[in-house]
Amino acid sequence: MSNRRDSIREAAARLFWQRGYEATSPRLIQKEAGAGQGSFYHHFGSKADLANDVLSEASSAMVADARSLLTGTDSPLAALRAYLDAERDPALGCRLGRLANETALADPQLGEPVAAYFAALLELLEARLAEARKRGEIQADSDTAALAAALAAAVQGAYVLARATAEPANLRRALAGARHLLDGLAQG
Amino acid sequence: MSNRRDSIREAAARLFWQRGYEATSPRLIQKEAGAGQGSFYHHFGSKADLANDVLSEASSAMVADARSLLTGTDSPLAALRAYLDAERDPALGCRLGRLANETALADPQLGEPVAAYFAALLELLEARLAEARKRGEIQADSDTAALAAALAAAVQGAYVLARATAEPANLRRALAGARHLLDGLAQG
DNA sequence: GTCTATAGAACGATAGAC
DNA sequence: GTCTATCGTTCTATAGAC
Repeated sequence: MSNRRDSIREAAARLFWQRGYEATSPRLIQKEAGAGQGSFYHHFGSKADLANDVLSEASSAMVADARSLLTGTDSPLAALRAYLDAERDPALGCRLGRLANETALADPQLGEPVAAYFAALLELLEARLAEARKRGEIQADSDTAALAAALAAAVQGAYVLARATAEPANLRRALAGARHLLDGLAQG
Repeated sequence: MSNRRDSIREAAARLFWQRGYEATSPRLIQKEAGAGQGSFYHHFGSKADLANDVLSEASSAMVADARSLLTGTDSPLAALRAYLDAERDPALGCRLGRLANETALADPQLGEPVAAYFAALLELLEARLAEARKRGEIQADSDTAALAAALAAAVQGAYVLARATAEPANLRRALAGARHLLDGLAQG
């Protein structure tokens, strides 16, 4: 990394992902970045300012990743399967979804980039589901908004289950189940 | 409530549910319970001890609730639908699942009751799914362990989605989608 | 059993030298 | 821009009177 500002951003991104927002102190970020208090507060007005910066970037990057996965295939159903099958690390969880239960999410500096990611994700999922319905790949009476929410929830819930059971394999197990359910929709 | 011990337990249960474990200080619990520092540490050795007490009770109660919902109907598939359709408050989230991303979950005093609930829930779900498969209510090639994980994840993910989007209606939307997916399995 | 007072460390943020 | 020192607050927990 080129300068202190970037090293602070990168340390913060890593720590917020590993430990969450509230459990990560400015001092820890400084230590990991090899920077002093002065650099931290010179470049960022507050911990929440830094989080807004880091989470906004994560939000954009994750929307781009999802778009790439979900528009990479001609068949909408194949794209949705690919989304469920994408590689995910149960030890880390979702960079944004893991913040869902933090009190600080009420602060728009954190809440806005998180909400923006999920809004964009739901839109992408629903667009592909609507296309699948139009092509007859899934049942004609499918509620695409509800199904999009269910697929997004499947991923987030899989992370929760893996952590809550202390059993990383439950991430893939839950997503395999979701994949199986999606396949059922195609046959109906 | 009859005594200080119970009032502390009840205040802690409510606050851990609303705010999580790490965001809830002993002082706040004491204030809400109308008790002093002395009472708190007389009855409970530490915050983690109190949490173990409260979470163990929540874990047992939630397993009992799930068992009641999932064994209340003769048809296994109807019971699984009833489980997805059960009333849930998006503002509060799951008493145990909301702790999934807290650092303190690594402490067995917190982790054990949480893991015990999800293990029991998965077992209950899988038993009903296996029964449904045997009766021919769902496809014969269904992976019941994966489907059980997917259903548990659907509920947890629905809570996450509702909070992350700041849109309570997404809880029901995601669960309606899950219900729709389950119905697809029955027709396949 | 219950209270108030306080310890000792960590929190987020600011001051001011260089 | 970067540093060290420190502020005022809050954290979990302990001490000791009643």
